[in-house]
Amino acid sequence: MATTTYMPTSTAVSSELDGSGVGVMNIVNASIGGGGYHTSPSPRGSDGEMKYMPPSQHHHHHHHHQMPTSPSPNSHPVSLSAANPWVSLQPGGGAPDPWATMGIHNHHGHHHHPHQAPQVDIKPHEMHRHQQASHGMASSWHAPVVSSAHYSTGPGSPLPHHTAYHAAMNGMLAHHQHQPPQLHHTLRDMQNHSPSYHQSHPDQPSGGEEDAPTSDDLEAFAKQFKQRRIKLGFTQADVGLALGTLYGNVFSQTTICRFEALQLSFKNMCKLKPLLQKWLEEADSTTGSPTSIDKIAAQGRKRKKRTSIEVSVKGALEQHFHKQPKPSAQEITSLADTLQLEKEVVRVWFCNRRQKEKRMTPPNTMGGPQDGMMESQMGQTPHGLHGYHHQDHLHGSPMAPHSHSHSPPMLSPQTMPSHTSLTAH
DNA sequence: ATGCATGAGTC
DNA sequence: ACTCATGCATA
Repeated sequence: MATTTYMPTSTAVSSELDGSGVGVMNIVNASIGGGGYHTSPSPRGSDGEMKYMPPSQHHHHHHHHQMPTSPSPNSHPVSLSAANPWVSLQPGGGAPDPWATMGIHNHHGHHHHPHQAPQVDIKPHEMHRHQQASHGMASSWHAPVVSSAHYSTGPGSPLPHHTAYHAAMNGMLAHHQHQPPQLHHTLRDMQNHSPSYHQSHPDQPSGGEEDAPTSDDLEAFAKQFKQRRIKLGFTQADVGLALGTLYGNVFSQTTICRFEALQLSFKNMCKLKPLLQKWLEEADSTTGSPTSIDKIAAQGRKRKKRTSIEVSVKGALEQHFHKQPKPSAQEITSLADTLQLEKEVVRVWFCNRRQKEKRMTPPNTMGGPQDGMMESQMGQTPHGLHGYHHQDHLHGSPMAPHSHSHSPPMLSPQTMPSHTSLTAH
């Protein structure tokens, strides 16, 4: 059964800084919150009603010091405490939860603690056009909260001692982050449209290919990165935090993990590579220093709890996916009904499934467990990469531009024009 | 390491 | 409503 619950998470927040020693300025630069990035509040706010009240405010806590100076490999118990305030706030009182009201509920008790990382993100272009389609769907939980959390850089800078300072200073705290040369504004373009981002210059800067890495480059880098990271005694989470201190962009363990495993889109890999590369340089140049970790927790917003879909159901979804990767709203509805899942859950499942197909290391499209469908079409190398390099279609493949060794072209399952289908809206 | 989820930006 | 980047919560 699917289990659904919510959890509040907060977006707004107070990011308390450390102040510990370093007078780190906020890295959160202007591009985001610093300046004034305020997104228009509520898209559909015309109704003029608040969706929910933020229960919690901010507490600040300050923290830490840095860890003792000893590089302890793999030691950062940064874990969090376990208390989950959210789960308990169930409706019943008056909050109509679409989710809670479902017949299915969560069966397990869990306790985690919430802390939500500020999602700060680098935005290359400052276009602020927000036109968010107002889909007044079941989004009661996402309240119209503006997420402009600043996160404070960890005081206990990952780079111990003063290294952090200068690193930060020189690096970029001074102003907001810089982006790698080529991957500027056109990040998106390259993936979706013309692959014209090949390197146009005959001569590449010696040293590092920061412009147009090939999938092979990325693969090699990812591998090397992981190896060195481990040698140095850092965890994926450490790296994510360190990036925040260095560049102002914090990343989660998840992202670092996916980078190493090449489970991101080609474009995304390109974007992250320079950052990780820089961190790597910093890290190993820095003689022995453990990173201290600290996290800032934000609280407040509510987040729907992860719905677990039964394996048999997943199998069914997979089958449908093969038939139709982009089901119409109607199909989603009936499918949801059949599988006894919420429509939203099904919709999201398809979105996520499509994303998977686009990763550098695509999933092995498997047939459903229950159905014996065999598709022996994918001639893909198990390890992923090198499976499909070029596919210069209109949009679509995230894969690498060109790499020396080409492998058999493979067809991407979903190369259909945006929406030719009958999306009944 | 991954599954499900959120949100900004687009179409 | 979709795509993409990203992450909390989990297994």
